[in-house]
Amino acid sequence: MSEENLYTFENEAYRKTYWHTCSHVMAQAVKRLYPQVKLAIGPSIDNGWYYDFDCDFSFTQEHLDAIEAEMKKICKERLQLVRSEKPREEAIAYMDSLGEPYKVELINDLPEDAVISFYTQGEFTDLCAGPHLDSTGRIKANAFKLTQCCGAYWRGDSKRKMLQRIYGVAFPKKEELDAYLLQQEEARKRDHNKLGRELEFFTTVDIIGQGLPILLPKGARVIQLLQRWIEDEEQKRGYLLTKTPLMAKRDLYRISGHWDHYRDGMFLLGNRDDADDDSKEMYALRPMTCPFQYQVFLNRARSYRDLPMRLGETSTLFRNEDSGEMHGLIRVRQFTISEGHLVLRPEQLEEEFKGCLELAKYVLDTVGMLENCTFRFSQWDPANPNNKYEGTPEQWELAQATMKTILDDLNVDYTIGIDEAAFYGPKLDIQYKNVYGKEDTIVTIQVDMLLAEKFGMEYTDVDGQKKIPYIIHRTSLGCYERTLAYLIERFAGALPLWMMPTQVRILPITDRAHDYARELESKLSAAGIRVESDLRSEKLGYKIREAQMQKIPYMLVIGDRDMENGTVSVRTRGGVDLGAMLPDEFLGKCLKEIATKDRSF
RNA sequence: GCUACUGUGGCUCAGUUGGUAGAGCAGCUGAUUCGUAAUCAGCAGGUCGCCGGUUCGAGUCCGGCCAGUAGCUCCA
Repeated sequence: MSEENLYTFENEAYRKTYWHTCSHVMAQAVKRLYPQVKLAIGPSIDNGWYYDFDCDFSFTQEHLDAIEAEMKKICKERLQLVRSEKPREEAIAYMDSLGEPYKVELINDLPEDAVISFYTQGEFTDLCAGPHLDSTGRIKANAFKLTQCCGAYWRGDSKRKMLQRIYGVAFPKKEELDAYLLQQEEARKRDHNKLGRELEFFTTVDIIGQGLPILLPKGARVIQLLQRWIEDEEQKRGYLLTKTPLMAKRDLYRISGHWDHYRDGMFLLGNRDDADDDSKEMYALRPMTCPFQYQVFLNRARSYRDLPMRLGETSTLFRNEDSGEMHGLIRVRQFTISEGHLVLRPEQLEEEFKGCLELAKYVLDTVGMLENCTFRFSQWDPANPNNKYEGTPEQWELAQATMKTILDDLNVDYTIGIDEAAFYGPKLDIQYKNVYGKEDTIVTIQVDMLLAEKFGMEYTDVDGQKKIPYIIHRTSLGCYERTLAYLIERFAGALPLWMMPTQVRILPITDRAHDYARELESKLSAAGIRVESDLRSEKLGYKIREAQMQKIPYMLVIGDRDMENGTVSVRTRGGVDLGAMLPDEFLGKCLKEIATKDRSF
């Protein structure tokens, strides 16, 4: 970072400092307007800042407008920010005298040797480690905006009080703020939840229920294409396809641990009150495939010669997510994943893990999503208060150490996620961000040294000894619904040719061209192209516009001229006129593009 | 699950202080036979998310439920 860039937004530290000072200005404005409001915390975040308040009313747009106006005043007052320190007792007494119970709690929770610092600007003082800008005058008064307010739990604990959080964002120049807001607006247009419905990939209806999307013909076709491709690709890589039941008796989940660790997340079939009464039969829809697929391994005695056993399944799962969690196709209650379990000898772990990672990367790269993926090494938290994890600390240390070695050997650039592991083992999660920057897992590869033993899985090794295998749980494309959602956002609905439900639309200009259109349609269709004709008596401009809105990759315009010459006039959804081509020439171009899974659009 | 907001024909929206619904686009039927962003005319389509309450009368007020959106929490 050069000297002249130190105090610009290119410098993350400066940017965060700027936003953090904004949060103090906002808190000051709130206290001026509504003195009874209690302050919680107000950090900078990736794109702006927030501050949490405890108040007996709800913030409305009018409140936000008033707060913004007051903030502008504070900026213009050019108040100096002055740092000070106080001993613990004094600091507590001070915040107590200001009537700030949340600040008192924060101070009490600071480590014994912590320096307790405050920042004062005008009449306003806040507990804060800093750093800050030197003056509120540094904040450009017309280049910030309070973007939204919503509820947020005190200290992120759902058992504690819900406070009100106000989010804001600021830039050094008004033009930059406007550009940012415009960019957010553009992102909203790509939102799969809107675009996916407009383009008729999916819909939802009240009467079916929350988190249970209906895949319309177009969405179902895309998923079918992806699924066939994945199943074929896995077969090439030595996977054995299975098809196991969608439900099982509770006893199965007892062995796997799901009954204890995940019962609230399962749909039980039967009276929930009888869930712990073994004299009553109880089934549950499956929230995962693991124990079902293990039965394939358990079908007969196994030897080291059977390993690695790579089992794959296009598996539909049911998870009873909390009602507030559902989101379009990204968080749903029923979904289908490219599930798989690899049963291994311990010495095969690294090689097979590598194979899983290569497959996942290949698949994500092919659909055009890899460049936006990040990798997370999801580890357990020995201090998790909810007794979430199975197994001993020794087993966890071994699994995580082994996995770390593998990841480092494979040069995976990962972040560490504490308390993100599965209850039976650590994971490598491949994360993807939606248009709003919210992250979800798209692919996961998990190392499991626990469940095989629970299920009595064993193999006879070279030395004749019975041994317990390791298991890798993995997906190759993850959840098909979620992938479809991300593809819609990634390509703004204009999916690559090979996965487009309709690849070509023929647009005859006059009725005289209808026969020619039908002829072309059968020809292309016979070659495997998904083609349709628009035989309505509409103006060409209208038909083209409609096809472009539907993101149809190619439009074949045909009129008298083309019929005479035996050509088609090719247009792309991007508005490019490729001119007249012979039908075979066009077909060849299409087939080539499909074969290479060309995604240069 | 929590907080806030939202819910009128397929879509986007109107609907004054409560008096039993309107438009554009899409759709359908004709006409038009057209070369790149919207040809003309006509028709049809809604028990205003659902249930209950207040009222002589509710899309409009109140309550409950359902669904959606943002964020929080959760995501084996």
